[in-house]
Amino acid sequence: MGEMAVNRVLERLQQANCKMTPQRMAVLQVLEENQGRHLTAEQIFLMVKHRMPLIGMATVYRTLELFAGLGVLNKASFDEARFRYEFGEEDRHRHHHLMCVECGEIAELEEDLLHSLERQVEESGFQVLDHALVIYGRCARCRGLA
Amino acid sequence: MGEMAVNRVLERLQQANCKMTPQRMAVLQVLEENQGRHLTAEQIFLMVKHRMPLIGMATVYRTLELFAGLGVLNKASFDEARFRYEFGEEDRHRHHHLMCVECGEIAELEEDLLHSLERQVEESGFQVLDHALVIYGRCARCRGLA
DNA sequence: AGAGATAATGAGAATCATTATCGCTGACTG
DNA sequence: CAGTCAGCGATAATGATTCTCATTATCTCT
Ligand SMILES: [Mn+2]
Ligand SMILES: [Mn+2]
Ligand SMILES: [Zn+2]
Ligand SMILES: [Zn+2]
Repeated sequence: MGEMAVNRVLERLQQANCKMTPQRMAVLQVLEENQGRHLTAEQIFLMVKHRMPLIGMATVYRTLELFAGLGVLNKASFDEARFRYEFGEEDRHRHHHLMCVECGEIAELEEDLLHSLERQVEESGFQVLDHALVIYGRCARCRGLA
Repeated sequence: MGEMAVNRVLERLQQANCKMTPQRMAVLQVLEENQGRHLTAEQIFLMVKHRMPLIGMATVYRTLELFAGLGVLNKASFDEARFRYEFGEEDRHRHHHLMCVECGEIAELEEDLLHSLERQVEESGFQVLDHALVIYGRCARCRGLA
């Protein structure tokens, strides 16, 4: 379970001439056990700290930066004053998010529905590399719809 | 020129039981003279400071927060560590942005091409209130295309 | 005009997230 | 067994934003 995720990270670390360390492994495990969530650095730090009490915040930030650079972690902004991180497959940066303005919950929209839009944009001479779409609103639960 | 923008702000200020002050007017003028741009608080502060040297940063932040609350100023995040502000018509929150990762320039996409996407989302029970779409890439100029 | 009530301001401190610095340790190299 | 050096933790520093508080401007009612 999670083998492949860990292996992918190990592979990328080697390619980048970086080592796997106990700290990095602890962060990796937390990320992997929380796939699908969109965590803040602080949330990640607290979870890692739980299993490795001596780890420092700076190491967590460094590791997040490293993993993001390796392309296995997505660092994203949701119009808050801080970043959130989501672990996952390489190509997951092309999905969208629904954020509930009431409870803060972030859900995902699996399909990438922007292909035609991006094609239009490229016709104007702008080379599209990535995109970020967040839809704000109220989730079904907060609306009392079941 | 810019009459209507100023008038709209005056109107909203009254509705909210707030006064127009020289400081707020200075910020407003700077915003209005820079319509179409996506400025940081610091950029705005420097421009305002130029015409009102005694103004403080805190007042600028307070005013930006106030204007955003009045719905005449859009406070947006572009995956940087700070916010940018754009002044404009009330409904301009439904447009999209193209950000060049090389020069940082932000261009706009006038059409809102997300209606069908949002309709789909609403079918899932999520009530859409707003959205933010930023497309990252390289602008024509940075690509050397004329 | 004067007095009091209240809103707004400017300076600077405080806060929050993030990044840089630095001395140390521990794993590999030769 | 040194020697090197990436990675570490503690802590200081930074940058953006917000808060606090004493002072000032504005408004209202005499
Ligand atoms: Mn996601
Ligand atoms: Mn815009
Ligand atoms: Zn909700
Ligand atoms: Zn460019």
